[in-house]
Amino acid sequence: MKYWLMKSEPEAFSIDDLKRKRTEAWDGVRNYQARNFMRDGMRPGDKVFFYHSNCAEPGIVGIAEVASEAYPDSSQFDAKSKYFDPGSKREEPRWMLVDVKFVKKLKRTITLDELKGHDALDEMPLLRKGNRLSVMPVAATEWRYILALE
DNA sequence: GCCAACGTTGGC
DNA sequence: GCCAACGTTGGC
Repeated sequence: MKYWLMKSEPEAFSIDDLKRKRTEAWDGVRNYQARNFMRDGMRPGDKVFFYHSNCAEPGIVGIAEVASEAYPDSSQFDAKSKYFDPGSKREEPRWMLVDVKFVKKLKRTITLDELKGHDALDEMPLLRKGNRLSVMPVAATEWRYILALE
């Protein structure tokens, strides 16, 4: 089993939204590296840190689980969607997604600020300067380390 | 194939 | 709202 971190702006889709909906198709990823992680790396049952970005208190707020294999993101074909990609063809979809299932909320937010203070987490892409990946792998050691902070 | 312009992300 | 970082686009 692998571990991941996925970012979401809580104003757009928060951990509480996921809790309410149970499962969500993770649409709108339009970055090739992030897509490749979903398409090639993720398997059902993998665990995911749910991260709130671009908000008052950025940080890890909960745990989710990959709930499907990757499949085409239908929003890329929807001309009315903000995720519409006129360059993508149905017979050769450019953007893929996975379903993500709610597991639990953390008792507290493990903030970005707090994570930055741990040398053991230096290698996380999340903490690397200038990195804006919205889907990234988390090492098993990092996963356990962060869980122990809760 | 280079690279300037532009758009987006996301912390602050 | 600002702006640094960085990916993408498009003219040449």
